[in-house]
Amino acid sequence: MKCCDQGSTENEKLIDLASYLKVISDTNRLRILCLLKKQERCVCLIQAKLGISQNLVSHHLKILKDAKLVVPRSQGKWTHYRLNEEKMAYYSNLYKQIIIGGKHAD
Amino acid sequence: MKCCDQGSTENEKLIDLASYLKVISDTNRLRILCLLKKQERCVCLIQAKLGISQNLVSHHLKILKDAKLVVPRSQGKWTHYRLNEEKMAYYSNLYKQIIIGGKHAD
DNA sequence: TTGTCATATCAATATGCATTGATATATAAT
DNA sequence: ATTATATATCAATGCATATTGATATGACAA
Repeated sequence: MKCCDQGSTENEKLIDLASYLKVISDTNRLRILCLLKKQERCVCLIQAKLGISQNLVSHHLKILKDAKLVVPRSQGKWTHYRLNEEKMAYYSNLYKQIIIGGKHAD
Repeated sequence: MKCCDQGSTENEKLIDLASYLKVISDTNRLRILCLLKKQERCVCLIQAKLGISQNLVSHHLKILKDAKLVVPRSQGKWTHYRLNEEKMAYYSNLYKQIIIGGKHAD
């Protein structure tokens, strides 16, 4: 059961990791995650910090939300986003497992 | 100097991290890195393990090589690739810095 | 030197995705 | 009710890139 064997559990982990990495491999999305590290933020704050258009912020937030890396909270007109710290921790562990640790023969 | 500020050193790190993540966010390339973790491998072994076409392996190896994540060594007809462990460690640290640690205000 | 094997490169295609502009929805304020 | 504000969605565009097929290069073998 190695990550390079198709169909194995390890392989599913690798596919899972790859899609996570694809989600966070965009500078705008990395900046958003960075902004949310300390605390929940409303969309308008994120937009102001990133200096990009409103719909583009919305687009990237949707991708992060669909990947369950961030969680929205509606409050009146505003929507606040926070990190899903558990998911982030899960993927960071997966990264460690597959990229760093667990050297195996093939 | 925060990673979300354009033009800062932190921002350059973030851009650097994003391009690394883009390189490794492909399942074939992740499998290659996984295969090279334990030891140097020749292209034909990688091709056999991944079960994809020869030119496609070559394509992905070129991307990994251009990103300096792997290093080729020619030996007669064969080319062996090994991990560039220093680069990998550098990027894993960058990942840790930006994704996990260093919570800041904005 | 002719052929075979390992690897790289080139051209073409097709799909994905970031970005933009326009519009919709929903809430709050007047 | 009307207007303004915050956010989301939709359609279009253009660019990046994974994949495939064909060809080139370069080393070894016969």
